[in-house]
Amino acid sequence: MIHVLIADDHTMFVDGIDSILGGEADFFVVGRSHDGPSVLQFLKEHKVDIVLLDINLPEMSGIDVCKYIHTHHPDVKVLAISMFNEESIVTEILNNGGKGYILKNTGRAELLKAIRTVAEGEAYFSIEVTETIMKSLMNQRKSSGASHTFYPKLSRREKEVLKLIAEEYTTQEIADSLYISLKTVESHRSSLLSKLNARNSVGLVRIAIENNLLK
Amino acid sequence: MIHVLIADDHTMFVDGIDSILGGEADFFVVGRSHDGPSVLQFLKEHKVDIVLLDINLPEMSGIDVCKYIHTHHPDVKVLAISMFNEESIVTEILNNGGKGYILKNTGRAELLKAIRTVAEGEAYFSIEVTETIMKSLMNQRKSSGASHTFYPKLSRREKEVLKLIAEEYTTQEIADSLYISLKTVESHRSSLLSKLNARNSVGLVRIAIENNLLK
DNA sequence: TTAAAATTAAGGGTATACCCCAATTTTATT
DNA sequence: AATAAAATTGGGGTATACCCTTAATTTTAA
Repeated sequence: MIHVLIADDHTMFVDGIDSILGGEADFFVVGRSHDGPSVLQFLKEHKVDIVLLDINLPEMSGIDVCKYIHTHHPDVKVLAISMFNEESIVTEILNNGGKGYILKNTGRAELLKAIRTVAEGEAYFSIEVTETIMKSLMNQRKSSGASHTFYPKLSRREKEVLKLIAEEYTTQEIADSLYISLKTVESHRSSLLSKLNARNSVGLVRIAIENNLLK
Repeated sequence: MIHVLIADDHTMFVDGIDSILGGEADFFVVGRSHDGPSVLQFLKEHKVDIVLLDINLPEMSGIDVCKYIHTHHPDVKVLAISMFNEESIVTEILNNGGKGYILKNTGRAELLKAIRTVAEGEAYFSIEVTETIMKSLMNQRKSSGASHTFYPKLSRREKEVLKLIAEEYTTQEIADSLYISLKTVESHRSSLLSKLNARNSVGLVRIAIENNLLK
């Protein structure tokens, strides 16, 4: 028996979900909340397996609610429900412990599947959401990586120096921290500039970040 | 009737898929390829709806095959099959027109579902793959954005200067391109350093990239 | 084992990034 | 309209990043 809490400020929507879940033998809707604080209050007093959380709640953003649940009730799973298929929101939810994300136009069958999947501890994302995420991922790569610009391999020392440059250290500080001469560091930087085809340290770091050369 | 081409150099694996699909009424395995070039050749001569494409093909990488199919046979869907659940590979496939990505340990039921989903024109990613993608997305955000470090707003001029700094221009070049004095540019950089809490231009650009301040 | 690449470091010089300070103009707020 | 705050514009000085050259020693690969 999966204990479900529905959190949404639109009563009609809550009723809809309630009636859908009511027809299923393995679900039990233990409560309904219409704002953030009452969700937190409810969780303190009742056993809940999964929260169907609307992201656009009044009083307190769904993301904050999600964060609170994740830290104070780590066993409670959050399935986020939203009208917006936006990558930034999905990312926020994921960053704050959300286990799934579906849209409000999701049909009965998919809703049930999503809840069951998340209740079992797996992640669930509706097809539209997955596509959005994938697209944003693609664009990120396209704009940055530019489909693999190949750079000569960096040596161990060069990578070390590059990392420290990226962390805003001066040449002297890098020299001190690596126990080598200032001139040696400059020598490494010089070869980095030529290998990565950069004009200055800024370019070095930009290329390093875009091509994941750091770490 | 979905016309399927299986492309994998491991005969046992092809046989396995073949036998799974053979039991389904709506599938018809029209061909089997064991390397990249023969896939391309086959597509020229036969009608194929979906290619089950192993990423680790000999002769020609699965990614190149995928790219070729996408440009020369845009109607043919590619469902990538791989042993590796790696974000970089998934991204490559997506960037080259792949419609889905599943792992080789996928069971019969999921395989069928994946093929049917992709054949209908939708994307399909197995749960493990989806999780990998999401995790990498989360880590990207965590390492960079650090869940919203708030910086004071940058003025129009500051943004312009910041962009040009990030593009590796020298102060003099920036001054020339904005028709202002070198000293003015340095003044803007100085306020950028203080607003973004950076020690030098490298920090400026790192923060700018991580917080999407450019563009 | 021999050549190639990496690491170390020097001298000597130029360009420029960064520092502190200040005037004028624009923008926002009462 | 008045006044404060923020933005834009600069000057002078110092530190440092970057350039070119040379070269010894160590590590790595063929």
